[in-house]
Amino acid sequence: MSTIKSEQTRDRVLDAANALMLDRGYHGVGMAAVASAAGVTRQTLYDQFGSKAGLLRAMVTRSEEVAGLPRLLERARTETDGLAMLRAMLDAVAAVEPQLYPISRLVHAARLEDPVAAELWAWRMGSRLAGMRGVMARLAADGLLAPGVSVGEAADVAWALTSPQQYEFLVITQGWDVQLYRAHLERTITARLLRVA
Amino acid sequence: MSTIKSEQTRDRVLDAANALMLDRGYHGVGMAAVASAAGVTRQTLYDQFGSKAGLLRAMVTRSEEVAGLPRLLERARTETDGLAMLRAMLDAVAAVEPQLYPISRLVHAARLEDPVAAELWAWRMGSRLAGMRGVMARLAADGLLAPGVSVGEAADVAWALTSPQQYEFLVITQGWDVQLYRAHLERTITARLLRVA
DNA sequence: GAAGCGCTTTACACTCTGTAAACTAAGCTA
DNA sequence: TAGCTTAGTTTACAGAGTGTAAAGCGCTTC
Repeated sequence: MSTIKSEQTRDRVLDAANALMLDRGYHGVGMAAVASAAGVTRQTLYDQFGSKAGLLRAMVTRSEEVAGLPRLLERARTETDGLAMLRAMLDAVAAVEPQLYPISRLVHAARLEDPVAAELWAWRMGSRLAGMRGVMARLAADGLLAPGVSVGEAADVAWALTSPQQYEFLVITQGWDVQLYRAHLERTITARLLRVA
Repeated sequence: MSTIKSEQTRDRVLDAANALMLDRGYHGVGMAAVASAAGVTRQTLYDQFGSKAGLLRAMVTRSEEVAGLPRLLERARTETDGLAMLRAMLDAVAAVEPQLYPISRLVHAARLEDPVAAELWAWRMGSRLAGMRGVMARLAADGLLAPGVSVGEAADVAWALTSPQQYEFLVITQGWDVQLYRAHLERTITARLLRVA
């Protein structure tokens, strides 16, 4: 039962942490810096989040809610056609990645040191893989997978292709437009995994 | 002019740091832990490497020497045929990635906090991109690029596909065999970027 | 034998995470 | 109105980590 005031504080802290860690990374920002940027004491952070890892966990869950990822994935799952499912999945990735990528990159980097980050990463990527597997199974049922390509292989390939890192390489580092990135995903998956009509 | 003894110490330190950071990541291992694992004092590390980032830089350069990456890339560059160049490049990636990946992942993670790591990462990935661009330019000259695919786009795509992260996703996380990974790279690049014969 | 080198010992300054205890101010409830 | 709970503050402490400094010790080399 959190009051209105505590939720405001929570949001201010999460915003401050997001802004600071965007520039300097997870280990590059101390709890004191976050606290002072949020206009709050360091102890308040420990009272609210328990630890720095707890703060990271709160950042992740909030960013996923804001991006609306569950809703978009649900929409993809309810498509009837395999191809439509794939396209809805790629639309979801392209729509959500710009918002999710900054924190996704934090978690990926911190996962080597922090068990909480490792767990967050494994969970997020695992559910993505499961979603992609569902799409590929449907495509296989529709007879659209290229000969010699199993559902498992197709899921692995498409999952790796739609990872935040590919987004980083093409959109962030190389400056691709998100629409071009979206088209590239469909083109690559089609050419590599699907039966040409 | 370093003596035999100092080089032995250097190697012992680098081995110890590699082993420890493989498990616990860059920020998860202190200089004291590295020193004691190498049977050496913490001060020796600062005398030899200047800082923790200096130690990381030494780890990177040694691992590249050991893997023989420059030699393999040179071999790829001296191929006459565009397709042979591409295959040599992919051979090099598949041969070298298993050794290079552990430290590559350290650098990638630490790059957000540490400017030295950021510089190492930018340099390594930049030279890979340049190499890939050379291959794609040759393929374009041979008339082998698919219609509508520019050299720049092809280089970006192939570069992102051959990144350490794709290796991590498929070989480390999903347990693919390296040979399968190698074949997947060629198949994907062929299907996505090359003109079908 | 003197100089230089590799390394050790000890010590210090600073930063960061995490814990603890006591206090204040506000709101809710009996 | 009195009392309890909640959010947040202040201050303090323990432990670990990075980086710097200075003095000393043993071995090789000229």
